[in-house]
Formats: sequence, C-alpha cells, structure tokens
Amino acid sequence: MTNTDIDVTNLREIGAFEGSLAQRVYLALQEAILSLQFLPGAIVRKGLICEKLGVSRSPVSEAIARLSNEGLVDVVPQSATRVAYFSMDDIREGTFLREALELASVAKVARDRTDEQMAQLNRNVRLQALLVEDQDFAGFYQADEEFHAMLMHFTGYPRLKTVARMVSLQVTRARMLLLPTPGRSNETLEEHQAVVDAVRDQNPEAAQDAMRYHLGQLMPRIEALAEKRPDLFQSR
Amino acid sequence: MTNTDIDVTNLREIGAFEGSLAQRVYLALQEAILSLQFLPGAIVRKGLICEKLGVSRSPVSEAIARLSNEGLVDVVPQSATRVAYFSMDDIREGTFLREALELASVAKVARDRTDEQMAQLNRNVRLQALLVEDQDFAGFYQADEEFHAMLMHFTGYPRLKTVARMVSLQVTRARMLLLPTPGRSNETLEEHQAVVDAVRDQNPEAAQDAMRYHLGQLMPRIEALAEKRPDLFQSR
DNA sequence: CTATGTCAACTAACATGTTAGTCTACTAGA
DNA sequence: TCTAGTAGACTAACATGTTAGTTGACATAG
Repeated sequence: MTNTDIDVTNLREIGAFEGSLAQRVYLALQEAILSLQFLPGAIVRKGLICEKLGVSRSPVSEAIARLSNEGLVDVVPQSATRVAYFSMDDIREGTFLREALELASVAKVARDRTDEQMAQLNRNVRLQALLVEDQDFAGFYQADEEFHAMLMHFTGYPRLKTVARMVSLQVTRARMLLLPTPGRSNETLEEHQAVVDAVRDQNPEAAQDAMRYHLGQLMPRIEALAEKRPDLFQSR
Repeated sequence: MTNTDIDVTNLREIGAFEGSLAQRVYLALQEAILSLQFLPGAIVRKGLICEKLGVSRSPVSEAIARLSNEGLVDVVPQSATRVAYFSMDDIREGTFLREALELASVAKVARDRTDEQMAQLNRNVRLQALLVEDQDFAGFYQADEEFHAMLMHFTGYPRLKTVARMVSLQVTRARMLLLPTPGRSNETLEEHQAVVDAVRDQNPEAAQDAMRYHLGQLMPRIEALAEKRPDLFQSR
C-alpha cells in the first residue's frame, strides 16, 4: 500500500482542453492516469489539483466523480481517493466487452459498407504499412486507434466509439505498459489487412473471425505483464 | 416545444433509496424519467427538486450530471435542463449495443455454463410460464428482466449488467410505453425457452440465433409506437 | 514487545453564496 | 401589424464555507 501523493506537475494545464471547467479537469486527470503519470495507489488530493489547475473544488469533484464511475479511481467516502490499481478481472471484462462491440461493428460494416468507406479503410492500412516501414511506433499506435475508430464510425452509431472506449479504459491503460514491442507491428498490420479484406468481400463472418483473432492477441501479453509488474496490480 | 415543468410530486422520497444523497437523488430522478412520470420536454428545475427532496443543490447537480451523461436529460449551459425527448436514432443505437452484449453473453454462457446455472435458468422459465398462465403481466415483466440479468450474471463479469443497462436506457424507457401487449407474453416465453434449450445443449451459435431472434422482436414495435405518439419524439 | 483505545488531522460530502450566460417579454420603430 | 432591440428574471456553473466520517499515529496497558 503506497502512501505517495499524485505528482500534479504531470498535469497538463486546462487551457489545453475545451469544454466546461469540469470537463477539462476530467480530461486532464484521465490523461495523467491513462498515461501512468499518476501511478496506481497514489492518493488523489483535491486541494493539490485545485491549486495546480487554478480552479475551485466544484469542477474537480465532478471530474473525480466521473473517473470513479469509470473505475479509474477508488473513492473512499469521507476519507481519500486513490488511483485505481490494475485488476486482471477488470481487464478481462473490458476485453470481453470491447470484443463484443468490435465484432458487432465489423459485422455490420461488412454488410453495409460503401465504396467510399472501403477506400478510407484501404488508405488507413496503407498508411500503417508506411509507418511500420519507417519504424514510427507512435504513429503506428495512432493509426491503429484510428483504424478501430473508423470501423465504429462506419456503423453510423455515434455513441459506439464512446462506449467502447469507456468499457475498455483499463485495457487502454494496460496497453501503455507494453507499447514498445518491436516485431508486433508487422503482425498487427497483417491482422488489420485480414479484417479489411473480409470487409471488402462483404463477408461478416470472416470479418468477425479476423477481428476476433486480432483482438485475441492482446490478453496473453497483458497477462505476461502482470507477472512482471505485480506492484501495479491490486493486492487487496 | 413544451414549457411545462416536471411534476415533483411524482418523485419518490430519497428515504426509499440508499447510498449517498447524490446517488439517491439520481435514482429518484431516473425512476421518474424512465417511468414517464417526467415527460419528454419537461423542464427540470433544481430548485423544485431541492425543495421536494429536502437537500441542497450539490447532490442534485451531481445527479443531473449523471443523467445528462446517460442521455436522459439535455442540459443547456447557463439556461435550463429538460427531460430528453425520445430519439429513434438513440433507440436504434441502444438496441444495437444491447444486442452486441447479449449475444456475446449468451454465447459465453452456452460454452461455460454449470449444471447449477442451468437449473436456475430452468426455474426462471418455469416461473415465467406460471405468470403467463396467471396473466400477471407485471410479474412477467420482472421475470423477463431477471432472465436477461441472469444470463449476464452467469458470464462472471459484474459490470456487464450495468453497462448493458446504461446503453439501452432509452430502449427501456420506450418499452414502458408498450407494456400491455396481451398476446406477446406467450411468444416471449417461447423465445426465452429456445435460448435456454440452446444453452442446455451448449450450442453457442444456436443460442445466439435464438437471442437475436428474440431481441429482433422489439424494434418493429417501438417503430410503430413512434407513429402513434410523435409528441414524445424529438422534433429538433 | 504487542495489542488496544484515544485523539488529532485530514478528507469527501454537503450547504450556501456568487457569477455570468440565456431566454422571454415588453417596447419602440418601421 | 411585424420586426428588432433591450432589459429583467431565471438558470447552470462555479467558488467558498461547513460538517461529519475515516485514518493513522501515538500512548497506554497487558
């Protein structure tokens, strides 16, 4: 049980975000937690955050309430708030939920896709190929995210992306720990290509199979990670 | 555009709920909105709610923030908050998301079920049969809800039920409008039975097919409803 | 040395005061 | 009569003050 406070110097200023103050504080805190600049177990002190960001306790409270709802912080009433530890149970559940949404999406897109959408998918995958060639891992990560976001966007359901992001926040945070996996980009690219091929052929079952295989590559890596960094996982 | 205020006399006292004040206010408001005691378009006034429930504006604000996040109210900054109108787009999306989660759940349960879980499902379906026989529609509705909750519970993923509920809140509210459909209970029962049969046989594909068919019965009924009650649907 | 009880300090939750943006109704002008 | 401008009332958002519950350290007893 660490008693360390969060390091508020890692917080980006709220000027970097838009929306209400509460929304900005929320985004700033979420970014710090997901990027692991706030470590699991660290105590989240409203006072420090207010001071650093130059806002009162109201928007900070609202932001923390939302983070608590997402499971990124654990609030102990009348006592303290801590950055949530990783939990394999949460990550497994997030993976399951994410897969459910991704599979439904890709099947629908395979059925309903337009030629314009197909062109956009091809463009994205070709971009990925370039980035792999250039060894631009950060760029590839972003293109990867965009690939999945694009598929969800093509369903025509605007909240889908938000829900998918919300249910798999813990997974996203865990992914941050295993970013630099050199050989993986090539494989990922091939898996994406397989999905796109099935979507091109308007074959929902094949698209689901390809996506299921692709997503299935993640969990084993996270499980390996849990062995290496037990300090970040909950020991309740 | 209605200018009617909500009728706070329809709010249950917060003593009926548990948790923090904010949580109780949230539950009370959500109940009133989902049961259509607060009609779409009605203005949600913090002052009235504070007075009726005997709490200050803080917990009410937090509750409204959550409802806004769920899409049950529309907040206009610095101006007013209204009960959200029905939106066919939202309902269609909710149905899609719900189906994605239900299909993934029922497939997993069909694969992994224990005999004890099977017994519980059978018990629930037999209860449904009794309630249909007795023409107890309210009881049947509850058993129906429990049936779906049970399947999600059996996946072993605790947040699943919450997420499924959240994404389909609009659908739940719309269902309230078409509750008394006499002949429907029999059909519903048969569809549930088909799902249970496939789970018994540990046949994930058949279970998904049965569930897909079952869920597919809802949307056409809601669409018919939108024709009958255009006043409840958005006309932005 | 260990276990238990007490107390002080700190926190989240809640109440209340303040600010600024939005809507509406009234008025004045065409 | 209809449009445009304006002022006032009302609201959500934000700031700040207050309350009560939890934690953890320390002292005291076993």
